[in-house]
Amino acid sequence: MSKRPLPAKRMSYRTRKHRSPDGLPTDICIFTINSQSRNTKTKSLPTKQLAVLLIKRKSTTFGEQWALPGGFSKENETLDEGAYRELKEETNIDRDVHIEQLRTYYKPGRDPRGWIPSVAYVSLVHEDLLKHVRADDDASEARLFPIDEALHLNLAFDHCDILTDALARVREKMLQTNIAKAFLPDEFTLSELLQVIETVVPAFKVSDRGNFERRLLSTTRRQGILEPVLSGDGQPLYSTEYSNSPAKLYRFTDYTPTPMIY
Amino acid sequence: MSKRPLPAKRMSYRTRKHRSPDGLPTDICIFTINSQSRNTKTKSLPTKQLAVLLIKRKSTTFGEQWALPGGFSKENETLDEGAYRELKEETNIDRDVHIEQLRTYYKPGRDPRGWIPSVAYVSLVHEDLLKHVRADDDASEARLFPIDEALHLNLAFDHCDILTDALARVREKMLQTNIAKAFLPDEFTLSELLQVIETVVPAFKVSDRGNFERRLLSTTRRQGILEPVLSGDGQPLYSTEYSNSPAKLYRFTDYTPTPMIY
DNA sequence: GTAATAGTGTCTCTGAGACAGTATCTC
DNA sequence: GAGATACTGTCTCAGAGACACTATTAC
Repeated sequence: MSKRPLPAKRMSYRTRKHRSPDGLPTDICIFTINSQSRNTKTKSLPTKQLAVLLIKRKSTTFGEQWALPGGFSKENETLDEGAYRELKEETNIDRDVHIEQLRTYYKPGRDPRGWIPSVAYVSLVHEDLLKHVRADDDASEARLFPIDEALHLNLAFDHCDILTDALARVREKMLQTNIAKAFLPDEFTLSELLQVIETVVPAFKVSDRGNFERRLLSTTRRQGILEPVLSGDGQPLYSTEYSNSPAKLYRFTDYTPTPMIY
Repeated sequence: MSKRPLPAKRMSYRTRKHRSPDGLPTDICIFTINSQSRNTKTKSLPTKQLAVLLIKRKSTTFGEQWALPGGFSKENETLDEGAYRELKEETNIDRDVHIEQLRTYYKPGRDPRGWIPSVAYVSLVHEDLLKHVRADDDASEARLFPIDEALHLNLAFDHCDILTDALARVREKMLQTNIAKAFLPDEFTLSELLQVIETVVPAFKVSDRGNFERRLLSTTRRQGILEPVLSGDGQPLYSTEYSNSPAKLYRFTDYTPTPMIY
């Protein structure tokens, strides 16, 4: 502990002669799932890939390196509003998407321009809303990278750390909450759901699709996470989008159990 | 979206004429568990209470109101270091305790002194390390409040929101991770563990103590969360601190399963 | 014996997972 | 019939929870 008494931490702001941060940007990890339809003889599920949106920096600092999208927050907006504004500016999305604060990053020197912490956000966006961002356009400003590729890029600032943490957060919440809905249409089949989970969390392996189904639907503990989509006369609705055999459609309810270790 | 082109968000810091934050304090929700031994005829478990440390502000802003401890972070330290420094200054604790970032709060006007976001932290501290903070000393600067009482105080700033979020975080992690260890000695009995969980999460109710025990020890899914404490010759150690009937001592291992809803 | 905690025994019903089988529909 | 997905049947063993019971030890 310091020898001299510290400048009292409850001293009024106006009398402080402290230096204060040079800005408080929000940086956003925008995740999406990229579907690629396979060329099969009959209808089939597309292959999916978890991807993240990066932009190419054009400034002198970290010029030409890829970085997370983001920008400085403003005094007259909340941090969430700032992040959402940046998300919109970067993607042109103009409706509600999943966005949550991850945490704030600062260590001395993380930004060569000065004392600039970063409030990191995580956003999950359905691929339909990012159609205009081409995954393979190398000349563009913004691009979707498969997550493994992104992690091996030499990202600007400490964005590699942020991305790593963000991915861990998404994987955790994918198994513990119903955020899978961010990557799914309102109504989906169990195979689609399973595929999304497996795409985001490769470690999640289900040996038997049928058992997954039973577990989700016939376990009292999980009762009510999903509900079948019914037509007007109470009959379940089916989809034949990805298979010739009609598959029941489900949707998420508002109910999410809290899973626990004890 | 604004009509005029925004000042390019990747414009170099030195050329920006933006206003920047007036400081970036860390505020810490320091939780502990307060034990009070009951006056019973034989040895018994103490009653426990979840409590949070608050300090009485003495500045002009929010003078005399209770608030979360905290203080301005500095340019040459990480946010975690700043929070830990404040924790130490406030409590005189000088060893590792559980501390984690919650999230950062800002909305216009949250601090009358200016543009001052707050990086909130959550810390869990064993009561033995807070012995010098008396829970019932009304004249003191710092005081422990039972959590329900604290939530009904008119706290300074948006500290009530922060505390609410912090409590939710602690409750969630209490069930999903082994943070209970922060409130327990290294070696503890199953009754102590159960009591800590029930104290932090009142909704967690176990009808039958014996079933709790079996679940924790004889379920393959939970195998390895706890391990019995063994003496030199491989015999389990027992405690008679809270009961005449010796109770087996356990400790947490490093293993924590990821609970999931699917 | 009493008080307070620590545990065991046993029973029932749910459920997880393995494996095999059938169904649907298009080409 | 091939191909891809969508289920259903059945068996086994683990496990959650209810309830009742015994054990330990200081007083």
